[in-house]
Amino acid sequence: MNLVTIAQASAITGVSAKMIRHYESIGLIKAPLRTENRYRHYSEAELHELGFIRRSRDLGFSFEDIRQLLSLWRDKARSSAEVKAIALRHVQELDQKAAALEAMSRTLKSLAATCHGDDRPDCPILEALDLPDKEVSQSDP
Amino acid sequence: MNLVTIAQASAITGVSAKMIRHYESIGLIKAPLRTENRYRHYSEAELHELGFIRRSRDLGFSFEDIRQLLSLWRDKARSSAEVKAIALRHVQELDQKAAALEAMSRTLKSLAATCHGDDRPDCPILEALDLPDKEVSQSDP
DNA sequence: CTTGACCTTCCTATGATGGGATACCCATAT
DNA sequence: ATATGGGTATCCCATCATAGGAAGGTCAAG
Repeated sequence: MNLVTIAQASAITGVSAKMIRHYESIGLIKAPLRTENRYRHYSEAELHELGFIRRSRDLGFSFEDIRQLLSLWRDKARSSAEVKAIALRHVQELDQKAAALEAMSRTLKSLAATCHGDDRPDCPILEALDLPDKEVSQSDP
Repeated sequence: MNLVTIAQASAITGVSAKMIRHYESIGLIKAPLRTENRYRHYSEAELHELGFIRRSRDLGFSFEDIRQLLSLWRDKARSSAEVKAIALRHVQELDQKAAALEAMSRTLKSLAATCHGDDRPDCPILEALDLPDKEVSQSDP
């Protein structure tokens, strides 16, 4: 049983020590054993769990999602349908957010395209922000 | 000179009263005149400014960006190049964020595609979160 | 005169993360 | 023995944009 300190756990899993303590405080992981100094130390299984969390975060899952994924992960008898449902719902959210950002980007790009970008003051970008009525075209090229 | 209350200003500009007060507190807009009751009241020009801010926020600009845009907007002698630079930097940020979300979405979609999604427990999604080595494919279709 | 609908200020929360202060524990170098 | 330096503990505060609520003042209509 390899026991490691929080700094080592951080280096191994890529989760900052700050965040490891935070996960514990919000009950995402359970409190690890302590040495006599009250220093936290982590077992292989706990490191594995932290890695799972980091990879979930890398995929943009929220803590609430991760809480559910972790419980499904621990449950050997889970149905893959439950996991897939969480993943697909998240995919939908990701796609929506990406689409929203792209719409903003497209609008700004088309405004910037008609802006001289020189010393003269006239600027379609400011005009679009100025005038409510002159609806910003969502440019469908 | 039409003077309106904060609730009317909110209805007209689409900025919540909460946020209007907040913009004032962080110095994004200057403090409006008050009636004898200490009620804020807004002029046409101030409503216009609030509308400008809302449209900027709709395009995803941060308060810091908006602060700069507002000052350029007020400055009749600004160069359009300055405005364009802010807009294009923002476009770059938007595109980066969108790309990151799309990468997550693509990964999850490809994992979900190979997940049965039935009563059986085996699930490639959980396996990918489980295994650090089995690098999650970024699927280049 | 009360009711209800405004307005005011101040405090708190969100979600995920970072930063810092203060104090304790421990090993190594002097 | 002790000073130095580095890891750890807890606690508080900050971010960004927004929302909720409490507690109290103001006003018009019933």
